[in-house]
Amino acid sequence: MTVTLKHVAERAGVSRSAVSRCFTEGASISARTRAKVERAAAELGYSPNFLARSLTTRSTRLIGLVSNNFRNPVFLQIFDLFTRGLQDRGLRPLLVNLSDETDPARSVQMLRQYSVDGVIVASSTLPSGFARAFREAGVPVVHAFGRPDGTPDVHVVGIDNIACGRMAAQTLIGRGYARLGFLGGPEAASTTQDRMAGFLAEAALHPGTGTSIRFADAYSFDAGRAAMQTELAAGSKTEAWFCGDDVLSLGAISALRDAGQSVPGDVGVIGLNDMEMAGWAGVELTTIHQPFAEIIAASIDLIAAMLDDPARPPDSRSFPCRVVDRGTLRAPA
Amino acid sequence: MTVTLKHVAERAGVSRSAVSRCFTEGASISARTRAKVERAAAELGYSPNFLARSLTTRSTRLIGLVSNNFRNPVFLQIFDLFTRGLQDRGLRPLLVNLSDETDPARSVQMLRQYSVDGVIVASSTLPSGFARAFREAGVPVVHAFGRPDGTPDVHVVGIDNIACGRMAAQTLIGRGYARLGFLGGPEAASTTQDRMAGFLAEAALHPGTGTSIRFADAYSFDAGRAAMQTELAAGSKTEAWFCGDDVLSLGAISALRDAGQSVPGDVGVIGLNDMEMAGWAGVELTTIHQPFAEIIAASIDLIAAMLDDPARPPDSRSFPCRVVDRGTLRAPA
DNA sequence: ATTGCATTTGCAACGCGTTGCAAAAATCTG
DNA sequence: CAGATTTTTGCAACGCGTTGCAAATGCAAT
Repeated sequence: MTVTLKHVAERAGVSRSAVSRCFTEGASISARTRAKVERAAAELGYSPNFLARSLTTRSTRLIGLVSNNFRNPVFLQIFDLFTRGLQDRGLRPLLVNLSDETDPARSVQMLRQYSVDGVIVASSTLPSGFARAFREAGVPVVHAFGRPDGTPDVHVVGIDNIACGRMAAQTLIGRGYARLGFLGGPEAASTTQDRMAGFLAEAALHPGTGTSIRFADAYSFDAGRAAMQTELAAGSKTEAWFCGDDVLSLGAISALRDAGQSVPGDVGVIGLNDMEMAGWAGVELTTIHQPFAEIIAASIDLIAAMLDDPARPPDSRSFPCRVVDRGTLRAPA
Repeated sequence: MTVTLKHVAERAGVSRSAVSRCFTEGASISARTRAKVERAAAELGYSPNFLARSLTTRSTRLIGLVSNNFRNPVFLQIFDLFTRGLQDRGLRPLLVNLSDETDPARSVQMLRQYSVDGVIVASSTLPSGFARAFREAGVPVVHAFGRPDGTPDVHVVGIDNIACGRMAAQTLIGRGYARLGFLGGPEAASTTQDRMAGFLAEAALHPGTGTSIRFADAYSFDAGRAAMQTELAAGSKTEAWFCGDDVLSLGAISALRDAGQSVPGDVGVIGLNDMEMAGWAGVELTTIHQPFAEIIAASIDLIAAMLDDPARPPDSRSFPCRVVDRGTLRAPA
């Protein structure tokens, strides 16, 4: 049997309100009744029902954590950071796997039924319509790993993908590579487009630099490998690749090495993300570090701020990235 | 403003009960009022509040998904399968990260406050006291990746770790290795103990077979690498290792190769789990496949069954594993 | 029409807490 | 000690749905 307020009240010989007030921050209650109540509650093993409470307080402290990326190992780090960060603030993540969902309305409905206080969309590949749909439904939302923008219609936290593209191109050119390639993730994703745009724009500033483009159809090892294999079959002349994700880089490198090319001897590769594995001995991938911890902390800060002020105008935060030099590009000239 | 039952009732010109019945499976309602209600609900964008409903139905369809393993990439696959499987049954995972929690009572309290209908503990390293604590609190629980047992006190789904240990030893001996090693995960975990016990028992049946033991302090690449490095520094003579987890295998292999040993030329390695990465080109780890999909499907089946019959006596299910031969053991003689 | 039965409907109470308000108790003034 | 304040308390209503029950309705058969 579940033990309720009423039971505690009876046992402590006080009213239900007294018990309630004992468990709500900053309510007016005398030390004596508090003691009586706490004693009775302890004896009965009572703890308040958050869901019943939420009916009147209109706050569940439930946060929808929505993602469609359950294949890329970085997302395990991401979930780790999100769950810890939310828990530290007394928030609870309700995890939603949108891997094969295409209709924003359904996820909105689903999360509204559970009265989540807010939603964090954690994905760089979900169309921005998902985050917008939550906002339109009046649910506070922040899009983590989205596309920062001067006039966002939802809170966005992420990186400047155009700048990353430029940074990658600069790095490769700085190492003396002339024929550059971009191996992007799914072509439709805005992040892919931005990275490519920055990459190409920077390359265009340097005369004598050639570029080629490939897209992988997912952020996965196999997709990266397959894309590089078709590139090689087409007689690639590219000297160094910027891959839109570390896991694509690893797939690409495996294809290159299988084809007898040495990395970085014959072909250079720079990734993006700096997933844990990129630093593993034997992997040692040169990559652009995406500051996950900061992005996630900022996302949680924002969602927490919106709990207090749901009308807060949408904000866009962008964190700087940096190159982490390991072993997949040749040394600077 | 949230739109409630009452608003729909007024708009449709019926009682609140009628609206309620319209949204509850199998309630008695005429086609005409149903139409009226559905129309009004659609116009107002109403959807029932699950949490309010749960007060009387005593069912939230919320399932606590509890784990302490957010470093090992297999767990991303595991979360993917769990979230999909639960969603397919209309259940919602409330994710709890127990990485630095040592007190079962706190997680029980936490999940009871949210009135979860059940809890899935997904971990091979959490002490069994966690799962038991839920059961004692009257919360249906299944321990996935736990230690199957003839007389379990909670539902357990997993593999026969002793049999896996034997299988590993048999495989190594079958390949002609004589000096075997076991590189386990955290020593205190029951899974580590069982794998070791099976491994040693099988080895003991084969005269002329020597064994040595090492433990890594976590299921991580670095821990596996570090353990192998100390082993090598101590002048290892072991010809083939059974590692208690693929990610340990990868760490161990990197240490071996750094030390100038070839795998499988000089030293053989067999892992356990068959994580996605084990099959990546260039990784090609020989390993014992743990049937994740089946284990997770069974765990979800069990938790779903307990929703209907919370008193269901604890059951223990064990799934068979098999060796997946890739490139880290020498060919059979 | 009347009777008899099966459906459908609304009322009212309930699930578990919270909270505005007024009464009661405790504390402070002079 | 009376009177004025402040603090604490309980009552009752509320949040959003559900459900047992009795009244109302629909329908078929007489």
